[in-house]
Amino acid sequence: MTVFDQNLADLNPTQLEAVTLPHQSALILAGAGSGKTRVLTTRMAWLMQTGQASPASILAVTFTNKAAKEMTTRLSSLLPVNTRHMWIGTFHGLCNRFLRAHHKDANLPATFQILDTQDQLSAIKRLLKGMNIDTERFKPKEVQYFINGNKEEGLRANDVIADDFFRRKLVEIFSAYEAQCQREGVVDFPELLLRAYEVLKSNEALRTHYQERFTHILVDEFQDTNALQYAWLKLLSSPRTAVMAVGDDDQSIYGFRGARVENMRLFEQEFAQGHVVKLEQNYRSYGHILGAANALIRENANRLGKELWTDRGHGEAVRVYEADTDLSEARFVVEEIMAQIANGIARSDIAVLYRANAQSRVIEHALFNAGIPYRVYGGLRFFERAEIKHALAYLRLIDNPHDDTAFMRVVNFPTRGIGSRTIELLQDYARAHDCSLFSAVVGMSGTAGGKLAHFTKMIDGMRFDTQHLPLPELVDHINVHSGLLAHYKAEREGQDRVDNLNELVTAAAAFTQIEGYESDITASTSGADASVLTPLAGFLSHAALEAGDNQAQAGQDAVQLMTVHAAKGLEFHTVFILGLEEGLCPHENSLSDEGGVEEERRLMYVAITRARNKLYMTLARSRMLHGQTRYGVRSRFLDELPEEHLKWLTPRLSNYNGGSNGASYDGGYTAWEQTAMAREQSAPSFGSHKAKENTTLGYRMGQSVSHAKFGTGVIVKLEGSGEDTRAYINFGTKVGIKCLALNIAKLERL
DNA sequence: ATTCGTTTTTTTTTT
DNA sequence: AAAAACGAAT
Repeated sequence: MTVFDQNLADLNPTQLEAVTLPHQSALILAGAGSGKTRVLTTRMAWLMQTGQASPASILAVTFTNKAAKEMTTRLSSLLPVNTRHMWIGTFHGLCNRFLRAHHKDANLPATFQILDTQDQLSAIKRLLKGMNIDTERFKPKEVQYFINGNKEEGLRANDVIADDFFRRKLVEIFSAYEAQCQREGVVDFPELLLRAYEVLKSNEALRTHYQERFTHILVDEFQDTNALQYAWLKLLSSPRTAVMAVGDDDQSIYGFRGARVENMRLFEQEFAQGHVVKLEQNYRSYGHILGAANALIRENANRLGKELWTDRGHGEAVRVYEADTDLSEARFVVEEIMAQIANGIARSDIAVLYRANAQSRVIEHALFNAGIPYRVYGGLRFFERAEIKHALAYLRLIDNPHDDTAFMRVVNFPTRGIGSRTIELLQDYARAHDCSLFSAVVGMSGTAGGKLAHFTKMIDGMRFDTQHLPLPELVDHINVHSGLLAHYKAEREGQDRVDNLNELVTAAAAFTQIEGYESDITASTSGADASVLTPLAGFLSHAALEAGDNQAQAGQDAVQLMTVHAAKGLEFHTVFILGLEEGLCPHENSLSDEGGVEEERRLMYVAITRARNKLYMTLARSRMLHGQTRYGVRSRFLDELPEEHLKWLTPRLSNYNGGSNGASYDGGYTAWEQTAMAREQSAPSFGSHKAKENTTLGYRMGQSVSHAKFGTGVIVKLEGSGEDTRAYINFGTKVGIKCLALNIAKLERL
């Protein structure tokens, strides 16, 4: 019996049904932990094993590089197939591949560069300056949001309806931005998809070629697709294509970047036509964990309907811990982690999850002091570091001198006497002649012109000197000859940056090893203009699209720290979810979005369902946030979890809605838990204080106040006394009730 | 032109 | 708290 046969035999009946569906489109509603990836990979293996499909006729698309890698690995473990020639990747990665192969049809230079979010923002800032636009009225971030939002709906500037002055101006900026990108030969993230979509739409020969080639399309995490991705899939499939979409509406957490859960219903009608398979058996979590997750997600309206079950037994109740401060929250987590490690749980099987990247600092500090190895995902990633972006900018200029974003980044870094006035003149000349900054240099005179010419000569010289060098040596050459290495070596705190620059050479070498799809582009697209992608161009798009897992030492057994978003698709023996406070979870910025709270609830659902055996949820009554102490109220999501699944390690204090305050002690605490509880209880807990009259800094119940950010509200409850007085203030339906420290919060009495 | 010090703003999540 | 933007001095 082969590995594949064994795998097939181990599937449950519903999974088997999904894997062996006949040649038709279908929607697989796959709950958390129901074996979604397994179904997907086994389906691909099954198609090939039974001769229904060849590796080249399968297109498998995911959202994250991690998921794509996972799929590839698992597929190769099932079947001896060369996955390098298969189209498995992210939407962005595959579109990049497509555009590289058909850059002429897409009206792009062979060496087009990809702008990441940062690059795009600086390109927009530059554009707004050039157009003399008031960046107070048109904030670069908002312009970026506008442009990307429209592109994700498949709209170009002239497709957008503008009925007032403000929107007309935005459209005008959008249009100028498109022209700028085109002139510079750069594309942003949504552009990759939109451009690929447009090429397929307008070029019938190409469309037919791919429609006939891909007889099977498989889409992972379908609930995260946006309108453009949906349209792209529709274009790529003919009536004879079998499209299998796997998704879970309850795990849709990317609404902020245009994801549309409705696509699932739409897909069911337009593609699947009723062929729906529901995977509802959860193989991951114990009953209490799953029970909590199910109860929470039931609070959401508008679900496709699905209830997970497990036969793994109840397991342990979810532990809830309310700490005094974020520091004591971190201390508790670290102590429990130490206990878990002592119990023989692998460090890499323990995860600490939080809502925002900024929350990682405190916990990192505590882990570091305890000497526990950890690994942080997200945050500032390798390819996003300033020194790396500088080096990449030089590389980009070598590949494409007309990339103005790259030009601006390094024309005066390290400093070479080219200041803002010189740049301004250069930009004026470039605009007047409708050319790139690089080309505009010839039009500059005087000393400034000489300095600029020196810079462009240096770039040209580097290109000439490196034309026959292998990629890693090329990178090293640039590090040296750009002056970057020397610059950082001279800096007192520059050693880390020097190390990173050298690390970039290593990354280039590693990339050279794994890279190897160019040959496939050439082979797969007969008739099309198959250009040879240079290793450098390949490396640069790799840098933009993958941004690199920020820490290289992946091999070490370390505790995993990440945001809930980053944790999707992963599972761990033990999971800690931090910061269960209103304002953080749900995040205060989400409250004003339509459906924002429901998305936050799904986020919490994703977090809970990451845990296999043990789950902790913690909150801190006070927390350093944005440089000041903020007092939080227990998250509504905690109150939505049934008591039967929870075990409170600290007394459950009453909250503003007067919810149940009965602490549930069911005995059987571990020694760790007992010391932790004793510590929390010995600390003065403000819930036990009685507010004394006249010592509340002059505030009283029912008083109306105004806050710079939250607007006007009314005090509904006062706690503590003197300098420590805190007030619960109702700021209305949009903001809700906030707990603020009266000596810190800048309130105005009304 | 560059550097240094001060002020202001910003902080959700990601390809 | 940290980064970015701004402004004054060199």
